[in-house]
Amino acid sequence: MSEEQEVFLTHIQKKGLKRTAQRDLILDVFLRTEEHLSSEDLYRLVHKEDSSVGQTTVYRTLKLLVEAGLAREVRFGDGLTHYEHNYKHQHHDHMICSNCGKIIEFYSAELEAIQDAMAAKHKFQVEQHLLRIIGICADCRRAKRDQEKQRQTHHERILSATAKSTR
Amino acid sequence: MSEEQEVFLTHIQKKGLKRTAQRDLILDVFLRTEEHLSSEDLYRLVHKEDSSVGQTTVYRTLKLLVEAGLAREVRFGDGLTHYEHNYKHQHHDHMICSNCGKIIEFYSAELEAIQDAMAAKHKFQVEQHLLRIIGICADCRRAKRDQEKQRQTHHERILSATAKSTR
DNA sequence: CTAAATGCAAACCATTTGCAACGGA
DNA sequence: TCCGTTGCAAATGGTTTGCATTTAG
Repeated sequence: MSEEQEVFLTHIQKKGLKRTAQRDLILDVFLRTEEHLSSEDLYRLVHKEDSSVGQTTVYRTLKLLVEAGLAREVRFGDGLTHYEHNYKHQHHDHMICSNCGKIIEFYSAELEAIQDAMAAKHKFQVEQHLLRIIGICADCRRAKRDQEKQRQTHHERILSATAKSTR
Repeated sequence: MSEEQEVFLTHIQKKGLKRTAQRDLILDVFLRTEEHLSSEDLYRLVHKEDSSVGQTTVYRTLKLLVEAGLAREVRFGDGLTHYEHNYKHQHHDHMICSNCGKIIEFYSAELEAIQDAMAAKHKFQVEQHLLRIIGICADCRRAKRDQEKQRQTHHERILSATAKSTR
């Protein structure tokens, strides 16, 4: 049994809940992906392996995973809630390409330090922070430079990028 | 006419749209508040002054204000979209108190510089960025500390009373 | 006169909830 | 057995859309 599975089991027992085949499967599929999946993404993957599992159970289990510290909610502003691994994973931030939807993870100790300093200045006790940089990734910039074609509006770009990445 | 109203009018004319009493009123009410209002908040305020204005128009007008560069969308993770002034307002970030909901705006040039440096490192062209720090504000921390202190002195009193009586 | 704007109601869509059947401990 | 769990359908709640009517230019 993996460390994560043990963490989950411990959490479940501590809360007086029950271990079920569905929860095991959902955790298993979640652990096998390294993406920022939405509940729907995960549901589709799980459903492929066991078509009897319902969406509701995926929603409910994701909440449990967050509680257990195994998953972290991330919102990219596309209206969906995404989840990423959170167990023994260092905190990191995201750059999101508004053209292709690609997500780049990055970490900067300086950035963290300054955030903490700003918080301290306001006597604010940090629980969590979220930094999201939206723009155009290197690939899309190159592509654009290559063919300066008819351009969509900013809004349409975000919409189509979102549709591509999450649908 | 305020600068903002001129910006709005110019934007509207550039897009071949029409100036209406509703749009004027919505912009006016928006400019008179300094909060991070949700569409619903703004709707209620507008509705108070002219009950014939519908929610839909507020939603649609807020989008126009964003397009015109007068407003900026901010999502705090409560499921609502909030809007803040964006015209000649310096970019800033937010600390959100998870206890009382208070929002503290702050700005750090260093923070901006490091973000830009991180983006450059990934050859990422920044369009916008969003930083949200969630935690407990100074007031709520003090309130909690006071409570704690009271509980402690209460505890001490019991201890000393017990000590006396058992000596 | 004509295209845009409005307000209402209905539609959307991700997420949540009520509930009867099911299943771990 | 006793509760927690599940999946379905229905509800929710913020936001969007269809449409008939009104209105700015």
